[in-house]
Amino acid sequence: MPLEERKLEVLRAIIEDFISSNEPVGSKALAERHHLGVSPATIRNDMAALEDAGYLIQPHTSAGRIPTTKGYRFFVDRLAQLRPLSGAERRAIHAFLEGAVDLDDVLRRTVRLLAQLTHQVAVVQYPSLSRSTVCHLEVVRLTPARLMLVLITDAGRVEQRVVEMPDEVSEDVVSELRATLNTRLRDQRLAEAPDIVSDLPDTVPPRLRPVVTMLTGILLETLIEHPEERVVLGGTANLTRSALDFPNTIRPVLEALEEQVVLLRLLGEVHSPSKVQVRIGDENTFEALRSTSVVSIGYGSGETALGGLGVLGPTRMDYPSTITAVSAVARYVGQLLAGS
Amino acid sequence: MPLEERKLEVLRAIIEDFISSNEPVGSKALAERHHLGVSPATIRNDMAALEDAGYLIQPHTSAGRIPTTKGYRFFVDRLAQLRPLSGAERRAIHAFLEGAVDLDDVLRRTVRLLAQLTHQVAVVQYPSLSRSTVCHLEVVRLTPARLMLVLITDAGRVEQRVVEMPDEVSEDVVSELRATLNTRLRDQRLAEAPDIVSDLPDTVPPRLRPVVTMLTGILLETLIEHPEERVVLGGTANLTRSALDFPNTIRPVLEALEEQVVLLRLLGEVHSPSKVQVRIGDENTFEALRSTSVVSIGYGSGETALGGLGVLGPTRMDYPSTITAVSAVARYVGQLLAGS
DNA sequence: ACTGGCACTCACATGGGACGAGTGCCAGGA
DNA sequence: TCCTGGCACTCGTCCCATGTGAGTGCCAGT
Repeated sequence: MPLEERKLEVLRAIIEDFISSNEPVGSKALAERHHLGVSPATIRNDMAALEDAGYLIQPHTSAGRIPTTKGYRFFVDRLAQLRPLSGAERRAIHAFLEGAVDLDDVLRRTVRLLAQLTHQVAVVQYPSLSRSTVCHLEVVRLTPARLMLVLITDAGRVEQRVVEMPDEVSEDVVSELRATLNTRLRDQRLAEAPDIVSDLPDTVPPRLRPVVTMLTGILLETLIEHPEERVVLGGTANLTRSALDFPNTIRPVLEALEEQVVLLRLLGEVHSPSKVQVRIGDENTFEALRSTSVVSIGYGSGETALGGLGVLGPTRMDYPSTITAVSAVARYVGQLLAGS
Repeated sequence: MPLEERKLEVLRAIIEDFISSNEPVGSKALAERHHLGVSPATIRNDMAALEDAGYLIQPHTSAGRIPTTKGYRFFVDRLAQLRPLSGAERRAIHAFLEGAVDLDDVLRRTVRLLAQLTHQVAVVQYPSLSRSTVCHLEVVRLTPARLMLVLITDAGRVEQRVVEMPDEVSEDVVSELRATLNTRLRDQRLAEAPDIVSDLPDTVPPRLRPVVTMLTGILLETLIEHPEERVVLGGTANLTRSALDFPNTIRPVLEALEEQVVLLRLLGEVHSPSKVQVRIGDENTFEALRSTSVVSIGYGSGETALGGLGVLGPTRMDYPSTITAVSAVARYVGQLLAGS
């Protein structure tokens, strides 16, 4: 049975009220605060219908209603009207990200910004290595038998690996290595590089072969096959703001947030930079996060996302504002990284 | 008036009991759990004396006593006997730090390890730039007019800065730069480098001068005069473990912990790697941390610390174990960084 | 100097009662 | 057919009185 107009209006009103008050909302209060043009009794009937349809529940008999996951989902998908970004917010975004000096700095500022705009916990993933292209590969001779491989990607990410060599390596060899590696790998996407990299030892002069084999081994193993994905977390203090929402649940949430794996999975399924993804309450994969909602999006220029970012908060978060903020920040970060 | 032997014994017993139970301890319970050889009444007299002397307070008339800051201080300074590290802990430290691949990894593991060993919030500072020596300086030509300066320190810290040049720079110039910078700066401590660096432009061939001036400017400004100190934070979930200790106080503590500045100041006063520093309750500088204790120490090889690390927890933490764990981890990290 | 005894204090748990927000249902009216 | 006012009912929450017990301070006695 389709829900007619007014019922939807009632649902929206309930969700909005509940989000701002965090208390079960009753028919009388609803009739007073929103001019729906009908009496509380009528609203009660609608509420009963909405409850039957699974959009609302009553915590206990003599209380008002609160939205269910299904209710929030419907709200987000069909009822919520995106709130445009205020001028102040726009300015805040610019001001915050303006002065960043390097990638680390950009991401640290981003996470802070997100936390501040949304009053939630914020998560930002480093630009994924595998989806980046090689900008430069540097070979540094720390000592005669110890080389450092420095990989710089187009997104500004810098990874280094120390490689202990069995024999000493001369400075000439290092220069040659540097040249060879760069010619072959520059502008290649790392995801497509494994073939090129594993062929490398066979295509270089024999005297370079042992060294190249070592280096490509490290390259393949730690940067291509098992690239280290990283995330930045911030605004955990905001969890306590909603302490009332998950009384004894802060603990597991904080614990989950300390697990890189969890955070990565949270953002890892994000692919398109164009569409915000909202996972509400028990739609989340992780047990500990069943009492929270996650709003995430990819960032990056073009079609494929370099990484994901998002926020996590109580299911009763202000979805319209949050969605607006998250996507605005993602867009801006995308531009920033493309431009630098 | 000096406190005689038994009173001290009573104080120690009270603190130990309170630490493990988090409840005001009374004379009867104390007499039962510790075989002090005297009756509750006697203990009551001692407790009254200890209260007069400022080591204990009564939360309310009909409750037991709890230690004051002064009480904890006395306990830490005079009564606590350091608990030796258990075999399991020793193994845990080794196992945890064994597989680290780079500095980031070492520090991330360290913070996790500390949090796990002590059940507190852990903080680890990156090896201070100014106290490190230069291991290598790399100049990378990202595009003809954009160079990247990569600084590698002996502690394994790698910092990069992108420098936009007004004119194009040839690959030859870059090689020359690299050689010059390394000859002059390798094995110099950054703290002592400002003179060398600022003199550099005058000591190179004129054609290099503009480029060198740009680079040394960046070097001086962002790496020597205002080096970016960094910290890693972990185990914040442990704050909730002691939720009972600071009921409404988690919020400000979490907020304080999100401030890099606060964390740095927390560890910044640490200089010697040999001596653990304990700041109890209101001995802390920061308002928000008045309800917590901080146990910190420097790490690094030799006399001067490369950085600090420590944990933060409720004032009623288990000081002996915590102190042992913190100093053991610091020692091990120091070795690890020196050896690599 | 220590001990047992005793009166006293006071936080906290328990239970009953009043209160009120909110509901479902029903009969009457547009 | 849909909406409305009225009404009885439910049930969580607040408030208060009371009882209980842990803990204390003091004192007289050994």
